[in-house]
Amino acid sequence: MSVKHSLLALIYEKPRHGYELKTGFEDLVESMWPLNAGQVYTTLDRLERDELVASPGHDKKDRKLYTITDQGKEELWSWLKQPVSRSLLKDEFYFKYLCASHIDYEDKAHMIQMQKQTMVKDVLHLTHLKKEMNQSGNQTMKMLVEGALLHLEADIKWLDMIAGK
Amino acid sequence: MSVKHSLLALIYEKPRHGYELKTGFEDLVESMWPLNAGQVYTTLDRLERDELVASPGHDKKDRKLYTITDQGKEELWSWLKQPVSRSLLKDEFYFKYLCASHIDYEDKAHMIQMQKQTMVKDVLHLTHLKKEMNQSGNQTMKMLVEGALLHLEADIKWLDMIAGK
DNA sequence: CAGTATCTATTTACTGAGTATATACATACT
DNA sequence: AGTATGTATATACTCAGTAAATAGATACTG
Repeated sequence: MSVKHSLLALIYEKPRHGYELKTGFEDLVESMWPLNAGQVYTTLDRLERDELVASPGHDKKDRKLYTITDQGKEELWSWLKQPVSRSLLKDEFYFKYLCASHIDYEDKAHMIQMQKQTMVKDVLHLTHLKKEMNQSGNQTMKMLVEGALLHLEADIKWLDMIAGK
Repeated sequence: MSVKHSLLALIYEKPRHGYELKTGFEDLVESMWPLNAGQVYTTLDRLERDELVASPGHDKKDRKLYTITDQGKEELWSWLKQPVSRSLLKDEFYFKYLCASHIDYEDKAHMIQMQKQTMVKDVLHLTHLKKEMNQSGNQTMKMLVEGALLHLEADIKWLDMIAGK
C-alpha cells in the first residue's frame, strides 16, 4: 500500500533505525503483510533524499537513527487527510472479469466459482480471527477485520448475482 | 492493476500495434482509467522480451504489429484462473486508519467523515452511471458498477460503525 | 563444547511498473 | 496560412519492491 507513509508514521512516533522499522511495521500489521527488509532501507534512502526524514547520527550499537522532519510531518498529515478514491477498476477481480468478458473466456463460470471459494475461505479465516481478538488483540485490528467481513459479504453477494446471469 | 495482462488479452483477440492497444484499452475501461501512452510501449518491450508476444512485422502504415505467443496465452489463462486474494490491508483506507490509530492522529473523526463524503459522492456518481447504462452501454460494465455499489454500501456501513465508537 | 540454526542488522544490484517529455506526420478548424 | 488536435512511437527516468549477500550475536542441541 504505502510502506513509505507507514514508515513515516513509525518514525513520527519516535526516532528509529532500520531494523526497528521493519519489526515495528510487522507489529503494526500483526504480521499479516510480510515486508522485505531491503525495502525498508531503500525507502529510507528515498525519504532522506527528499528530506522527509533526517538522521541525527548513530546510536550506541552503531545503528543509523532517523527522525521525521517538518516536511515529513506535513507529508504524513496530508496523506492521512486525503480520502482514498476507489475507482471502479481498482478492484482486481472486476478488472479480470472485464478482461475475461472481452475475450469471451470460456471458463467464466469457473472463474467466478473459484473466486467465491477463496472468499468463503477468507470469511472463515477472518471470523476465526475475530473470535481470537475478543480475548486479546488490539481494538483497531478487530475493526478492520469487521470491515473486511462486510466487504467480503458484499463481494460474495455480487458473485452470486453475476453467476446467476 | 495489470496493464500487462489486459494488453495480452487485447492482442489475443487479434494482432495489434501500439496505438491500437492504447485506444483498445481505453475502450475496454470506458475511459475510466487514463493510460499513459508510453506505458503501452514499455510494456510491449517487456512482453516481447519475455516472449509472451512476438512481432510478425509491420503493417502497410509501418506500424509494428504484435501477436500473442503460446506462452503468452498460457500466461493470460493462468492470470485469469488465479483467484485474487484480498489481504486485509490491501484496502488503502484500512491501512491509513491503522496508521492513524497507531500515532493517535487527532483528527480521526474528521478523516472518517471525509472518507464517507467521498464515498457518498461515488455512490451518486455510480447510480447516475447505472441509469445511463440502462439505455446504452455494455452489460459487463453495468455489472461492475452494481458490484462497486455493493462495495460502497458495505464501506459506508462500516464507516458509520467505527465513527460511532 | 563444537556445531549449527536463528535473530539482529544492513547493503546493493537489480527488475518491473509507470511517467514525462520529445518527436513527427496527418488531418481538421478558423 | 496558422494553429489545434489526433495518430503514432521512442526513450530516459523515477519509484517501488525483490533477491541475495554479508556479518556479528545469541540460542539450541547432540
